[in-house]
Amino acid sequence: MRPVRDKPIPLQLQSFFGALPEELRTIVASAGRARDYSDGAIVHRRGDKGLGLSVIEQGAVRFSRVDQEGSVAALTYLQPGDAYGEFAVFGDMPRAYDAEAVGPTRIRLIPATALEQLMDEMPDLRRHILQHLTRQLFRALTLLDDQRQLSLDKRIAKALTARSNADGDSVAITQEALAEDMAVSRVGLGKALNKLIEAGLIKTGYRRLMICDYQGLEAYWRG
Amino acid sequence: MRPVRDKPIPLQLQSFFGALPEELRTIVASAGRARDYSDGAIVHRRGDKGLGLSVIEQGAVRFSRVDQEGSVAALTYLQPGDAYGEFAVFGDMPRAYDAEAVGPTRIRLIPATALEQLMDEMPDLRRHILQHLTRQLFRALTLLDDQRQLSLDKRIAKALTARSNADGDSVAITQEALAEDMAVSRVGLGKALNKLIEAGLIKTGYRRLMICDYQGLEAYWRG
DNA sequence: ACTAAAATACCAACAAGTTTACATTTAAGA
DNA sequence: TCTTAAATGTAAACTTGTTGGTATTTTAGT
Repeated sequence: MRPVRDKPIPLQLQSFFGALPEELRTIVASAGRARDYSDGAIVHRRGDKGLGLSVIEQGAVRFSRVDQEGSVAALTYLQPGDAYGEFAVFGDMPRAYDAEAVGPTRIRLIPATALEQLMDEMPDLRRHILQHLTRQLFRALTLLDDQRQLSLDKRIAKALTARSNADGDSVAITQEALAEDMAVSRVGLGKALNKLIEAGLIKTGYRRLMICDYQGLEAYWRG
Repeated sequence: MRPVRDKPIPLQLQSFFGALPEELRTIVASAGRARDYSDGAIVHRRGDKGLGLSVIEQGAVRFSRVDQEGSVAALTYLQPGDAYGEFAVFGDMPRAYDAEAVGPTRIRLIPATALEQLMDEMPDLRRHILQHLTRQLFRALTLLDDQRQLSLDKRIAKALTARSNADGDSVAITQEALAEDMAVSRVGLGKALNKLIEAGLIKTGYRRLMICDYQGLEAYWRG
């Protein structure tokens, strides 16, 4: 049941839950209670008060929002292992999207109060969460700044350095997917890639991009 | 000593410290120790390990970064009451900018360990910090998404609704400052403002923008 | 080896913002 | 009231990225 990603939902972030070390994750999960939803059941609606952190154990959850005209504006799917609800739990904010079960779905809900208590008892958990949130914030602010200051070709150079390592010489991704990730058109991406090719920094392949000069790529977007 | 803002530093954020309720702020501050710097003294350098949260009590601190060619790339000033260093403390990240004292300056440093301990003892403090970070993250992600999806005139409409309230009918800001805030050119801002004017939503004045139709403005960027 | 679907390449017309440049308006202060 | 610096308005040329369309390449599956 791989998600048909009609249109990416904004506000993508890596869940702190997934970033927890194994043992902490188990402890946190065991503080919650699982609940089953049948196919198409409403998990929550936009505007609902968030009750806790939700971890998907089986099935999938479809997130969406409806715009003025009544059509679905944005959606994404989350799958087993994914978690959501950090804004609701830590920020005390209402749900930002409608959520609906896709297929028979089991979701474990860790109530905000239970999470609070765990954090009282486990300084390590607190540290992890705080560190993760902070780094996400840093990342988001950096992305925002790049979006404002850097031309597309530089942003792509940066994204490519982030997706590869100094010796790993190729990134396995389609141009289509990369373009969507960076919220630009495929054509625009192509043009930018050409600049990088002309500069001798990369080469394009089928479903992959070869990095010829990692150092050069880094220098390219810094310059 | 009002800052000469040569060029805004990226990564602007509201400090969680300033957002704390008065009594918590006093407690946190008293956990630190003040240190004086003479004019021009180096407070820290980019790459240094962050030691804690810094609160400026007197004077000012100039933040900057040096680019390849050796010229100063970006800078901003922080003043008494401002605090910085949350990324260093919570994210365990190195300093991102060079910092230099401007005039005789007193900075109170709350060590990371002391902050940790306070958070152990005061659930309220923890909650505040967590909530603030989470909301900043939400805000940053929203801004990023807007930057990617919304045209300039819509972003401006949104910014104006954020800067005014439903009845408050005017925003006191120069177009120059607003343009810098939104990282666009003044000309570009002017064009976008004209669209809003033609739509009958706002009017321009000297050093201010008059909101004629708050609801309409909101509908404008949502549509 | 052949075919079809997926992915890539490329072109032209267009839209959105930037830069540079200059004219005009506004308000603060002598 | 007059002067002047700051702020605003606007125009033309340019850059960057988008949209829509078409052609070519690549690979998986028969």
